[in-house]
Amino acid sequence: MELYALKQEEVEKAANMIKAISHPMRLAILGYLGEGKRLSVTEIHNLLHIEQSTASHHLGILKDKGILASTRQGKSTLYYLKNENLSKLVRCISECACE
Amino acid sequence: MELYALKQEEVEKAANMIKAISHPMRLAILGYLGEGKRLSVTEIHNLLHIEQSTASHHLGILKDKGILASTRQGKSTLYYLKNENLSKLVRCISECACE
DNA sequence: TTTAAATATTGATATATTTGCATCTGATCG
DNA sequence: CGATCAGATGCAAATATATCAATATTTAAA
Repeated sequence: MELYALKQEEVEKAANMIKAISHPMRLAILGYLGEGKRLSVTEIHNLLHIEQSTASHHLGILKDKGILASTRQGKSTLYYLKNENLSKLVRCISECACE
Repeated sequence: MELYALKQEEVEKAANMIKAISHPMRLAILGYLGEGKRLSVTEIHNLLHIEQSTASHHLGILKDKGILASTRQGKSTLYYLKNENLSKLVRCISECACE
């Protein structure tokens, strides 16, 4: 599919998705969620050394934009990649950025 | 390369690159620059119906973040994709976003 | 060298994003 | 039920981004 053939609406959806992941903290979150891993808000909050509310906020954005999904597990809410293609995308981005 | 192995600095660089392209206008610009195409500021400004200064601004961001390069051609400055990986990346994104 | 065209930059304003703190909600477990 | 734990939300301050209009800079051509 040629990108220039995308409709405006599709371009905006794509822009929204990558905007969602174009933040160091959120990209770092995705880095922890490869290969079917599932992490709670508290785990992210501890891993990244950020406030619980900040972690929740970023996870919420990622979920809202369709990047992550979540499920209840006991007292925790586990977040995970909604689409494993995203692993591919994140890998692709890191290769581009770090070559 | 596993993303979670990225250092903070690398995460930020990756985030900066995708932040640069995560804007509808800039994504649209990239849509016009596939396959070795080269366009001037004025052409972008006309294609997207935005102010010349706005076009220049967005092109500058894309260049600054390493997405585009530019070359002088007569009176014009032509912009083009710096790295063909980016075509791959953009394709990858549009696949993820539009499936 | 003067002029005009094409870009780039600056300044101002409007808008959006990020973050932490405090608080609220809701689910679980005793 | 009632206490507690995990997460979500509201708010406010700080920061960042986007946009246009005006101006400056650079290049090409006359």
